[in-house]
Amino acid sequence: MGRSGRAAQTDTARSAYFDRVFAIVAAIPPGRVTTYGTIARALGTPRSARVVGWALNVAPEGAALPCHRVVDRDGNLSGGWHFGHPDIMANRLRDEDVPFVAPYRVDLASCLWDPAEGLVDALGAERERDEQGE
DNA sequence: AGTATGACCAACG
DNA sequence: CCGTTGGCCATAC
Repeated sequence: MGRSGRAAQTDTARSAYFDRVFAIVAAIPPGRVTTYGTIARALGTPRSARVVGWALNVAPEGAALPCHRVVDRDGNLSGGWHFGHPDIMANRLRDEDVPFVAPYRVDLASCLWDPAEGLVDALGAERERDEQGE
């Protein structure tokens, strides 16, 4: 099979870290947003917020990842230009009824979604049972 | 194997 | 309040 040569390594390997980033982004519910730092924290690497942004940078166009639901710590559409124009990203979020506090800034207080919470729901109450033990 | 980068974050002035 | 600086971590060349 003619793999795409040098692209095969980066396109297929894609370090598990990036893969986990994509998994979390794909799990962001409509109408909600999360931040790069929050995703990084959910992965156990709170200092790797920049790497999370990089993951989206190399995210394949074919992947239906709602990368428009990822904003920076202040709710600003820092990656807006990646969609061609920040307005495109903003329109997508508005289409999901995401509240804005500024033309290119969402209201995190209302729509911030913590991946950890979503994962807790996915993993089941097993973790909750552990916390009850405390 | 080392250097440069980046859709970040926090600290400073 | 706003611009600037540094650190951070994983990837790309």
